[in-house]
Amino acid sequence: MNPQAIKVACSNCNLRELCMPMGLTDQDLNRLDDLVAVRRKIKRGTTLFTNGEKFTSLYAIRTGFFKTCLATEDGRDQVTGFQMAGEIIGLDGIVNDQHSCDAVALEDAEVCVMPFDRIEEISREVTALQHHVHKIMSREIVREHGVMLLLGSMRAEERLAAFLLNLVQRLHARGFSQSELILRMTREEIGSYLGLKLETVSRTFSKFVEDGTVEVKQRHVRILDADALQRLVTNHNHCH
Amino acid sequence: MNPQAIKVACSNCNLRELCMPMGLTDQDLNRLDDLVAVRRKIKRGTTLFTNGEKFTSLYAIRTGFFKTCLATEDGRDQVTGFQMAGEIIGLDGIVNDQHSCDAVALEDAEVCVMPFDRIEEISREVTALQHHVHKIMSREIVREHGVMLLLGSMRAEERLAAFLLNLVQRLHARGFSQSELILRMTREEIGSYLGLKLETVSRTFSKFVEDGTVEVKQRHVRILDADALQRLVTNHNHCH
DNA sequence: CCTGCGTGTTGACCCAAGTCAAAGGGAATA
DNA sequence: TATTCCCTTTGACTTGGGTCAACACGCAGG
Repeated sequence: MNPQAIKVACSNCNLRELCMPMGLTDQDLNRLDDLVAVRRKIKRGTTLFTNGEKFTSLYAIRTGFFKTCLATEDGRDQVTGFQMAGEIIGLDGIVNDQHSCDAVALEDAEVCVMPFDRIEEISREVTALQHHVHKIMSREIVREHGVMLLLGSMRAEERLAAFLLNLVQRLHARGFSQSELILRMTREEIGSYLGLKLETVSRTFSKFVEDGTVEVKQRHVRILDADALQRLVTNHNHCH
Repeated sequence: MNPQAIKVACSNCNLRELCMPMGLTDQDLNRLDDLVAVRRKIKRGTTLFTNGEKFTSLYAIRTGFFKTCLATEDGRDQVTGFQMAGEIIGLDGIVNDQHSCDAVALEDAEVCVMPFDRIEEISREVTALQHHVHKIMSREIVREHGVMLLLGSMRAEERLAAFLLNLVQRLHARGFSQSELILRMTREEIGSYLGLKLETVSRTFSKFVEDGTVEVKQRHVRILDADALQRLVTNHNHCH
């Protein structure tokens, strides 16, 4: 829509260690700077790409927060993931040369546009990039395995606990607090991701507050007892 | 465990169009024959690889049927997929250099072992293979999106209908019947994949039989009204 | 300042699927 | 042929989360 012609090098990007391979020679780093064609700003509530749109590029998130979601004609709707700075989105588009889900910015965002043919081209020359791309895709597959486990076998409390721990862990890796976070998504979006209705998400938050496990004020969440959440996820204390 | 030293060429494998890129030059085809190191036979009930095992290779299924599943110490267990001839397994291992799930043969099987470093090496030279690998990984990501939709938003009947249609469609692509199939997995394994208990799977089968939608005798299933199943999946007839 | 709307919370009720239990059926083994 | 072990089916009962409805909160716009 509105690609900004800001050409900036990956080689001195502060997110490099999150979205680029490590331990490269200077020469390889220069090659990698050709990866990002442009940057693009995405306003909150608008889409980076939508289901059916032609696939051309992967996107590295520089700032902001996205959800990806699958919406079918018959009204089903599933949030398949939430993505934050340093993460790569668009992998779903490779197989059929068109995107199969929507990527919606949940806050104003900026992404690095990496044309996929250029990724493939440079991958052939820079082994580290080739392997990195494979790892990123494999990581996404493994992440989704985890979501399947969550959706297939966890109860509401366990799901929300796993969700909060995952979010806070990723935020912490980006230098934010281990215990405080601001949710960028609504209860309904959380519910869609976790296979729950928004009322259940709300009730479960309230239950955590009662138990003294978390503090919740609006979208601001403070985790008081991370161990308790972890126990919910792992202990599988199925009452018997 | 028991790698058989049978060296056979992909170039004249009858599954080539299922697991290899198409439209290659003869020269490229010869390169591809170096991909498969050996074949390996897997007895029913045994594993091709297990969680935690070092990752070395991807596997192309020549014959047989697999499930992949995630088992956590605390007793959770999730079947993440069922794989048949021509499909590739092992992608989960790339990211951390070790497998993160178990692959179990549900019937005697044979796989082509493709060392991943060799895949990466040849990918650098054969563009078609490079792109093919990317597509396979992307396809797996998209498939898992579909499973998330299923687990997150469908009711039991809808899940089982989607499952049966998916299975029969894949079998049909391999030259089998559009309407008849033999389930290689137990009701419990189906349930684990679909996020249901085995009793619910059984009851739902019985309901389909009552409705005249399918015939079920043991693990032999005949689909009498594929449209009815399709309607269940797409219509989302949420009673209101 | 009020108003309206999107978002979030809470309560009451209901139902789809889980749980527990018992019995039936096939296939492999002795 | 009998025995055993799974796997599967079915019934009776329970329950976690969905549904529907009312209300509260906070922010944006008039």
